[in-house]
This record gives sequence, structure tokens and C-alpha cells, in this order.
Amino acid sequence: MSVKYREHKGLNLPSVAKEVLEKWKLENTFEESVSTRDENKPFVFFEGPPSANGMPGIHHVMGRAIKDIFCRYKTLKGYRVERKAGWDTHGLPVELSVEKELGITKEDIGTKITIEEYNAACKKTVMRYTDVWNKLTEEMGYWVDMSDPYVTYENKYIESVWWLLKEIYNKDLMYKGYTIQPYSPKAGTGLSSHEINQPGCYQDVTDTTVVAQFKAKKNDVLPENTYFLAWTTTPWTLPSNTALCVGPKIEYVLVKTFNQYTGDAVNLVLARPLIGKQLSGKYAVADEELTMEGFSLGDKKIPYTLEKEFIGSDLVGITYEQLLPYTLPHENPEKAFQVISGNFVTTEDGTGIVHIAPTFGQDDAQVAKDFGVPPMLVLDENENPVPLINLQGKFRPEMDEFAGLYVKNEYYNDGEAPDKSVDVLIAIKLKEENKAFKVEKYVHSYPHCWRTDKPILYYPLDSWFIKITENKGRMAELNKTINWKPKSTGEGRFGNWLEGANDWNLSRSRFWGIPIPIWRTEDRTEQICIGSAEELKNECQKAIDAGLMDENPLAGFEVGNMDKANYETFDFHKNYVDAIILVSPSGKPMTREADLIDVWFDSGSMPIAQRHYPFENKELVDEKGFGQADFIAEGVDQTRGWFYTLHAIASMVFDRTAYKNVISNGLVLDKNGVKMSKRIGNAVEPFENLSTYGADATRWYMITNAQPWDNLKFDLDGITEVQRKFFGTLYNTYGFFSLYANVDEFSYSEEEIPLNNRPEIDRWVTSKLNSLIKDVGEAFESYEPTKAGRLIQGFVTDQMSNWYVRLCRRRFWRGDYSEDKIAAYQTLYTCLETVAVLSSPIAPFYSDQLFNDLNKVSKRYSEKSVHLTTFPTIDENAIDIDLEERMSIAQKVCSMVLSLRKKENIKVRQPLQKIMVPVLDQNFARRIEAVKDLILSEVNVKELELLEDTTGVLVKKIKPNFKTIGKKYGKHMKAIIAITNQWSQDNIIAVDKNKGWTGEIEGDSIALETEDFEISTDDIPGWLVATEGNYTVALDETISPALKNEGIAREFVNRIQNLRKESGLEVTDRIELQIKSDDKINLAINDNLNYICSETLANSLDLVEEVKGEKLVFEVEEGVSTELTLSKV
RNA sequence: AGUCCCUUAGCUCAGUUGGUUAGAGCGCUACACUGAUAAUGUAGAGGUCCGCAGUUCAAAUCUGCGAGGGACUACCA
Repeated sequence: MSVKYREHKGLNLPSVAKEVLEKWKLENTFEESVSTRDENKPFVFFEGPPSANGMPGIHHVMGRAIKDIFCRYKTLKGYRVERKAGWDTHGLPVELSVEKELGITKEDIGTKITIEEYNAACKKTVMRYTDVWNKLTEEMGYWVDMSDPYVTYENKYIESVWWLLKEIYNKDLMYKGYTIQPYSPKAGTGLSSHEINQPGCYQDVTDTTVVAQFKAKKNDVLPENTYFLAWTTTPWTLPSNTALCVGPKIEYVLVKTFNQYTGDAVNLVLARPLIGKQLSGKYAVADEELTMEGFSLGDKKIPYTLEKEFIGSDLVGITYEQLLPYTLPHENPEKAFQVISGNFVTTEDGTGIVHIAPTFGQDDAQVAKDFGVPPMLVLDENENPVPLINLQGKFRPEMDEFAGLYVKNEYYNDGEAPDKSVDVLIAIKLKEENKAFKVEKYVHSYPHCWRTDKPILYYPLDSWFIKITENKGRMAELNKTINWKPKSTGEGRFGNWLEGANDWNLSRSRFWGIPIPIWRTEDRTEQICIGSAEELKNECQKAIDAGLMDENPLAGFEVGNMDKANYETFDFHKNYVDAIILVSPSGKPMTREADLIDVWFDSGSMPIAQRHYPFENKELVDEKGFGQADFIAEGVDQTRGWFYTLHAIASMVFDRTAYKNVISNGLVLDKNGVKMSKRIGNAVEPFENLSTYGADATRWYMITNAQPWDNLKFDLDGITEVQRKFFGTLYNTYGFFSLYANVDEFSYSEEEIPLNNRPEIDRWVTSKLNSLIKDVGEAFESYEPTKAGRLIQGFVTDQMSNWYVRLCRRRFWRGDYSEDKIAAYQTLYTCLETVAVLSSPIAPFYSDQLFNDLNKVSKRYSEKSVHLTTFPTIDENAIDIDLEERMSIAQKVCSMVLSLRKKENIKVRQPLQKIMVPVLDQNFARRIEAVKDLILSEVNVKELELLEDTTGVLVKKIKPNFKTIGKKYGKHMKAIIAITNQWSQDNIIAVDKNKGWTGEIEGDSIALETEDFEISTDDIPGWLVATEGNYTVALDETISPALKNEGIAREFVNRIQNLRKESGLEVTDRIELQIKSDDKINLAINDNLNYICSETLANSLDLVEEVKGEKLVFEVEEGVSTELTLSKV
């Protein structure tokens, strides 16, 4: 007894997944799928490290399915695809969750709790959900090596990160500079944007605001004695003003009037739309009564006149006198105090001219930098550039009468604040000096420190930067070599981002992360960047020799020993390295720069850090290309995250891209298109989903429903549909195959029957199959998984199941085990097997079961899993486009005939005599002749007649071919349509005969050829006709007595088959039949006796007067009933 | 505010280099078929291809300006 194909009781995808998963574990399938591939043919994949301190969501299933698909596909193509898992372990979210758990704040770190304890807590927290992640990874069928992941907090990883940073440092691409950051002088700390966005931070406050008058220096555009008006809500920043900013397209006016505080005649510049706002109250347009000449200070009304107009760009470059000249910027003072322009300027409030203090505003700093205007920085006692306000929030000594005052009264201790704030004092001074146009109180919203409840300042804080700007061009150039999916993300979003990229601020004032490995002397004249444990150990030794340290923290570390244990003898985190004091070449002590490295640098370092390069795996990275991924995939939100940092680091350090192909996938939304969130409660729980529908259906749905880069509206009904339509059909097809293959004991042991000896339909489906292999391969190659999935699905449901199997059913269960039958088995087997392999990247579980169900019997493959096989090769000879075309004609014609039957209410079971198809050309005649038998049996008609139009009975239709005519005579298109529409049958026949038409239209001579027309048959008078596109079919609906009887016989067969099934007979059981005799049916039965018997496997059929036993009574046609009974032989 | 994506039937989506009757599946209605039955066929209903303007003989498709939805980044004198 040979092995049988496994027969399943029903399709349960979750349990298939479970079973297959067990098998994979038992057989180490994943490991084998890597190890059996050629070591010299690697496909490099980088896993973006998730943060394990949060639970995974359904969108992770999406992202990981995409990664998995291409890794599996490339494995099928013979590549060795190593996939190392990784964990992102540092960063603010971890710290915040720890602070919350411990009930502490950032300030308590180092006081209430040591940094060491704090970091230990972070380390513990961060890997909290690894088990859950591992479980998801396994259940969704994502193959990635979780046994040896890279972890960003491990010393080896950090050492590689330091090495990278030092490379950048050595290329002189790092500097310490400042950015304007929210700063709380009372707390003495910078605030992250995250902290500023906490509720309650923005509070309404009343501030003294000033519209200041900046006196223009002599220029060609403006008259003398002209002032620019600029409004500020922070007068304390006015001494730090170094520029004024106008909107380049905004209209400005020159106004002649008087200052309300001094009475001086002045010319003012402001934006036209804001005249009404600024020149309000006392101000009024001058007229006959209110003259410019008659004004004196104290008058109720102040006259003004409009003198001139400009647009912003006219004003750019004009210089002005410094408003409050206490000091000058230490750098490029000659470039200060000029008008510049920026697109952020609006005319919603103020004057349309913005006061720029680059030391106290983010926009200000940026626009000033763009125009080369220096910030108001002065040199302090140590020759270091500092702003006019110190870290306590007080004015520096340069500010004369203001020196030592807090810029905001809120910073004084209770009861110590002076009556007049700095803002008020400055306002008074400006009024007296004819420099204030207007002083007002103003209520607005201003951010406050959430710890001290005092207003914050935007303040320049020192940070370490990487000079991205210097490298921008090269980064953009390299970006062009990356294959982005979709293209627009790479060219648009990413490309633009690169173009506008600023220097990368590396510094983070946190605790849990990789420390910046730079040590500096106190006077900032000497510094060192550490690039390895070895270097640090040596530097420590020097410091010990110089007497700065007592013992070497890396004493236990053995240089060159890459053992894990050796790398655990020390710790690179802040709590350890901050204690290290190094010695400078001149013998001065150097302390570590306090900040940590931005966590994005951690993950961007992973291409080499995951392999501890260059300390280990040097050959792998340098020679085998493991430092550069062939493929990565993450969410589109990583464009400026991981995608960027990978690219930046790789281009700076190695002058190459970090990845060659990248898919940025969209979001997973709920079925209404709303972002999933736990708060709204519309998040889909991934585990529940996987256990309900199975990973295969979920993955297939996600991939085929929308392109990965479009957002996915996640709808459970969609998964059900996939389950039923795709997997259900595939399962049914296998079920059909196995049922009969087991009966016939087909095990693919016969010689492969040459394609030429197989019937048309076999060659057709084989051709389709090979086209499918080709198209699916191309889709995977170009990173289009959606296309691949849809192609496979289309083949399975439309071609293989609904056409091939439907038309071939009887070949499987009728007759002997002949060559035709074997051909059918071989053909269907090959289709199923190939589909299993093609779909395995997307549906890894079911495809593996299908593959094994087939292979266990045939033993065609020695591999135990579909994932260990290779992608099918295309048999180009099997692809026959003409054949595919022929079959598509057959499908079309069948559908038309069935539609005609439907219209006339003639059952398909009732045979008809004839259909006629007009042939338009010989090619068509040949094609339809080839598929004639298929059509006839499918639509149950006896003959097909090709109708050559010799008689002229066919009514023809002519349609111009717009595509070809358009190219030649586009202009006359409308006229040509008008003419052809009017053509009679004779005209059309003439065009056909003459192979074209020539004539004159609108004065031009026109020559049209055969290809410029489509002639089709419209109607055959006197027949039942269906027309679709170019095809026309006529059906002879006459039912002769013989046909009628045959119909009745078929009716019997149908009933008997149903009865067989109901009686629980095996498909191979033989039967005996008794039918109640009736004049109306006897002839029908006797005429078709052989047919009925052979169809129903009946040994005998008796017409009897009385049917005994359990009998079926049914109506053959209206008014004619009979009884039948069947018994197993 | 900038950048990018999306908008086609009730729903989910196709729609090639512009070509004149815009398609599929699901859902709905009706009728069939069935030795694959958690299938299948046929027919019907269902469209301002988001809007406006432009280019063109011809626009769902190309260009511009808008609208709505989404994402990212940044800021407000």
C-alpha cells in the first residue's frame, strides 16, 4: 500500500500554523534555511531594533511580514540571508517609565538615587517585554535569529559606537556649539520638547511689550530720519538684537508722523496690512484740519501720511543703528544690524518686521545664520563666547545699569523683586530716547517650567554637533543610488530632508544611554575622543601615572580578548565613565563631557556595531559587504529616524550607503481609517488576531489588500475574505486532487508526459503557470509584494480552480488510469506544488503544509520544507501567449453563451445543437477552432460553426482606432468620427475590402489603413445574439426531441449522483438502478442508457413498474414525475 | 507652517506610454450550477474618477490652484 495524500477534515489555518511551527522547531528549519545556502552568496538584511519596553501591536506584524517576505524570497533564490535580531535599549521613554515606576524626577537622580541604581533599573525595565516579542515573532512566522541579538547597552556595542564617533571626530566633523533650547534658569536645566508639551506648561501671562524704533542708516531706498518698527513681547531680548527680519513678499509702507512720547517728527516703516493696528488711537490720517505742520506734543490727535511703498525684498540689506549699544558681538560685528528676510514672517500681529535676537530664539538663530548675521555673544573671563544673560537668568556686566538684574521678575525670591521689571525699565529708557513707538501690556501664552512653575527662556545651550551640512551634497548623491519603495519617499520626503538638513545635535542631558566619549580640560583648550576600550584603558593608565587617578577602572579588561566575560569586567555607562579623569598632553586633568549621545546614533550604528566591528568580524564587513544592507524595511515614520541616521553615519564614515533597497511602509489604521491607539480602544490585539485567523491569512490580507507604503485600513472582514477566497479555494483544489489521486494511487512515479502530448487545457494552464512564475519573480525582485500576492491569488482562484479544475473534473474521475488522466494529475500537481513555493514567502505556514502534503507522496524533493527549496525556474518553452489568448477567447465565448442561455431560461443541463461565431480574420478562426471542444462541453452544445461573411448577412460595426489615428491625424479626429459614424454597411465592407480608406477632410487628404479601424460584427439577423467587444456569438435555441431526451438523461444523472452522495457511497462504488417506467421518459432513458450508466457507475439500469425500497421521487420536468432507487453492488 | 502620501461603485482596491462604453472582489437582489460544497456561474442595481482651471483632436491619467484625510518635522515676534 503506497503512501496516501493527506486528507484534511477542514481548513483551520491557526492549527496549521501551530503544527508547522512545531515541525520547524523539531527540524531546525530556520537554521537550515540559512546554513544550507552558499556562504559566498549573502543577502544582507538589517533588522531595525524595536524597543522592548513596550508591547508589540498589529502594525509590527505588518512591518515584520514585509521584512520576512523578502528574506524568505531571497532564500528561495539561493541567497544566504542571515537575520540578526536586535534591541534598542536606551532613550527617554525608558527613563520616563522608570521614573514613573520609582516615583522620582530627573532631579532626584544623583541625590535620592544614585545614577548606578537608576541605570540598573533602566536596564531591567527595558527588556521587560522581550518574551512577548519573542512569542509574537514566532507565532507570526517571522524568521529572525532571536538567540543572539545585538543589544545597544552592551559594552561591545557601545565600543563600536565610540569607534564610529571617533572616526567622525577625526574627520573633523564634530564641534561643540550651541542651539537655542528651552531652559529653566531656576532649575538650571534645559528642557526637552517633550517636557514643554506637558499639559499646564503654557500659561497666560501679562507682559510689557514694546514696538521699538530702529533707526536706518543712510541708504538709497529710504529718506533720512527713518525708523523700522518691530514689536516684541520680550523687551529683555532687545539688547541682544542683531537683525530685523521682513517677509520678502510682504508690502511695506513709509509713514510720516510724530513720536507720541517725544513729539519728534519721524518716518516709519511697517507692513501695510498693519497700519490700522499700529497707527490707531491717537493717530489719524492728516487732512485739512489736522495738518502735519500744526502738530505739537500734547495734542489729542497725531497726524500721519503715507509716503512710499516697498516690498520686503527691497529693504533687505539696509543697515540700522544698534538699538541699545552696550556691546558688540565678538564675531563679525560688521555684519550685525541689517535687514534680512524670512518666510516665517506674517502680518497677523506686530508690525510685519521681526526683531531678531539669535541668542534667544530658535527661528532667530536659524535665519541669522542663513544671512551670516552674528549672534550677540561676548567673550567671558575665560574667552568663551556667552550671551548677555547668564545661566541664572541675570544680565552680564556688559549691561551697565542693568547688570546683575534678573531678566524676569519671577526669578527673584519672594519679596525681593524690584517694582519695575527689566522689561519696564527698558521700555522707559527707549521712550526717553525716541526709540519706542508704543509700549503696551499684552496677554499671551508663554511656556513655563513644569518643576519650578517659572517662565522658561529660550537660551543657547552647549551641545556637540556633527557637521551634517558639510556632507549634505554627498549624502544626497548617495541617496540617488538607493532603491526606495515607494520612490517618492526617497526623492521627496527623504531627499528634501537631506537638502534642508541641519547639523546633528548629538547631546542629550540624560543618564541612560551611551556617553559622549570626549574628555576636556576645564579651559576647553585640550580634549580627547576615545574610540575603544583599549584606548580608554591606556589613557587611564597615563592618568594614574600623572597622579590624577588611583586605580584603573579597566584593570580587569584584557585587551584583544573578545570573550563576553572579558567585556563584562567594566561598564561604559555614565555612572562609570564620569568618574574617570584623564590627563591632557600638557598634563592638565580632563573630565568627560556630561552629555549622552542621541539614541538615534545608537541605532544608526547597528550595521557595524551589531558585529562589534572593527574589533571583530573585520573581514566580514570589509570584504564581504556585511556593513551594507541589501534590504531594510521599516515604517515611514523612520524616514527622519533610522533611515536617516543609518544613511548619515554610513556616508560620513564609509562614504557609502547603508542600504541598497528600502521599503518604507505605511501605517496600520483601523477599518475607519483612524490611527489605532490604546486610548481610543480601536487597537487590534495581535495575538488574538493570530490565534483567530492564523498568521497566513493575516499576512496575506495585509500584503494583498494595499501596497505596503499606503496606509492599511485594517478590517477583520477582509481577513475572513482572504481566508475563504484564497486559502479556501487552494484548500479545496488540493482536496479535490488528493481525493482522486488517492483513488488512482497517483504518486508522480510515471515519466513526465511531454507537454506536447498533453491536451490543450493542460498546456494552457502550464503556460499560465510559467507566466505566473515569471511575473511573481519579477514582482518580488522589484520589491512589490502586493503585486506578487495578487498575481498568485488570481491564478489560484480564476485560472487553476475556476477554469482548469472545473473543465477537467471528469478527467480525474472517469475512465482508466490512462495517459490523459496521468497528464491531468501531473499538471494539477505541478500547479499546486508551484503555488506552494511561490506563496511561501507570504504565507509560510500553509504553503509548507501544502508542499509537504504533496511531497510526502511524490518525494520529488529531498527537502523537508518548502522554505528549503528553490524558487521555480521558468520553462520559457511552456509559455505560449497565443494559447493563453485562445483560452481567453474560449472563456469569453462561454460566458456569452451562458449569458444567452440565462436570458432564454434554458438550463445548461439541456443540450443545444449549435452556436455560430462570425470570424473576422483567419487568425481568429484558427484560435477558436483550437478551443472548440472546450467551449462545447462547457456550454453543453453540440457544434460550433464558424461563420465566414460571404453572404453579407452579418451586420457590421466599424470603430476608428483612436490610438493610431490620433498620432497621424489628431486634429481631424472629431471629423473622422463623424464620418465613420455615418457609414453604411456598404461603406464598411468597402473599407474592409480596400484595406483602408482615403479621402479628404477639412481640406487635408487622409489615408487610413486597416490597422486604423476595428471592424466587428454587431448582429446576425434572425438569431439569438450576444456581443461583447469584438466578439459575437449566436445560439440556436431549437430543442429537438433527441436533444430533449438527452436533457432528461442528464437530469437523471444529476439526481442519481446526488442520491449516491446522500447515501454515503464512495466515489468508486458500483451501483444498480431501478427507475419507474413512464412513457414520457422511457425513450429518453433507453436512448442514453450507456451514458447514464457510465456517468453514474451503474452496472444495470432497469425500468420497472414498481420501485421497491427507499426511493427518490422527483420531477423530471413540469408534470412528469418518476421514482428511482439505487443499490450498491 | 513646511515636506510627503492618499482621495475611482455602499466597502477594499485595479486602472499600463493620455485613446472615447472606467474594471475586479466583497456586500445587496434574482436565477442557475454542483461527484471541489465554508465553493461556483449568470444577470441586475450601484460612478460628478474629491473640486476648479489649464494643456490636448482626446484627461481618471499630464500641469496649476484648492478641499478633505493621514504621517513626519518645526515654530510663533
